[in-house]
Amino acid sequence: MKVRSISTLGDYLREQRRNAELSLRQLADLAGVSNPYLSQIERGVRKPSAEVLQQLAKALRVSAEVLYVRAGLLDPSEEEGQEDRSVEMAIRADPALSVRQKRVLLDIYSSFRREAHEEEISEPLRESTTRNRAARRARQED
Amino acid sequence: MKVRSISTLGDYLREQRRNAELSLRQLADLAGVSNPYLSQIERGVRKPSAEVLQQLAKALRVSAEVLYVRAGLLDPSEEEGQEDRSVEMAIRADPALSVRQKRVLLDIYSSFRREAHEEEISEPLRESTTRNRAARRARQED
DNA sequence: TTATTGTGCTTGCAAAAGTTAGCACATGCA
DNA sequence: TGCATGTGCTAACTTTTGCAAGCACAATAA
Repeated sequence: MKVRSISTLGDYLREQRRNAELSLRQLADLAGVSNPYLSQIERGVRKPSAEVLQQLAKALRVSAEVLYVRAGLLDPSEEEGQEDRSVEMAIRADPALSVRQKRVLLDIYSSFRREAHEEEISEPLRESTTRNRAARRARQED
Repeated sequence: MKVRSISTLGDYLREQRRNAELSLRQLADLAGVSNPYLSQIERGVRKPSAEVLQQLAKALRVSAEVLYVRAGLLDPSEEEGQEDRSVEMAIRADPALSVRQKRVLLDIYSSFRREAHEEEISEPLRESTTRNRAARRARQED
């Protein structure tokens, strides 16, 4: 199987395992694979099957897709972009929404994104203004 | 590897191959796998790796995800449901949105979905009421 | 009729995935 | 200090995937 980079999948798995504060043996047991095999995977010596990736994902409580992408089994454009632009893209792609509804939702979403960014800079006044503007626009769509 | 049903993936592959009017040898050559192995896969004797599935998907000009689902490597709800619930899920997953913002967006989205559904039944009066309610709620979040 | 080509499949084998037994080292406790 | 336990890894082995060689049968042409 094609691994994106020898170090990508294995490093990610090791990182997630450490984040979860699990030893190699503990994760292997949870995932139902042998601990030497998990060690080999983490070090890039072996390329695990998708089923093993599923088991590891479940044990680490991450999405299997994340591991598939890192293992080269799914295209990143189908997975990575989801987090950045997934709300925008999802709204645009939703067949149940009219063009108008999409525009309203996208505007509100954009305001919220801007607002969340400005909350980091701590400007509560701007926040209130932005939200009023978004709500007014929603009403004007009637 | 876990195959959803012995007959599901293999039957699907054989069906797609016949739709494409390819012999077993032709598809195997296109996909870059041996023809006996393809025969075994179609009959459910062997369970192919995800990489082989990628190759077959490309040769058959279908999405690899479709084959992954049939092979039990992806959940159908994550692939088929994507279109239905992707806006909801995307909003929930977006780290840039606060809990409150998420709730607002989800409420508006739900209203729009209901509204679009009711547009199909042709009730313009209900449409206007629903939109006003959604906008009012957006304001109340200040 | 025979010879050729096409089709799907069988069987033995090679390569890769995955496991078992055990090693070297670290840590904790009496 | 010695012993027990935990940790990650090595190497031999087992199982599974995928291939190569070839078989049986069907279709076609001379």
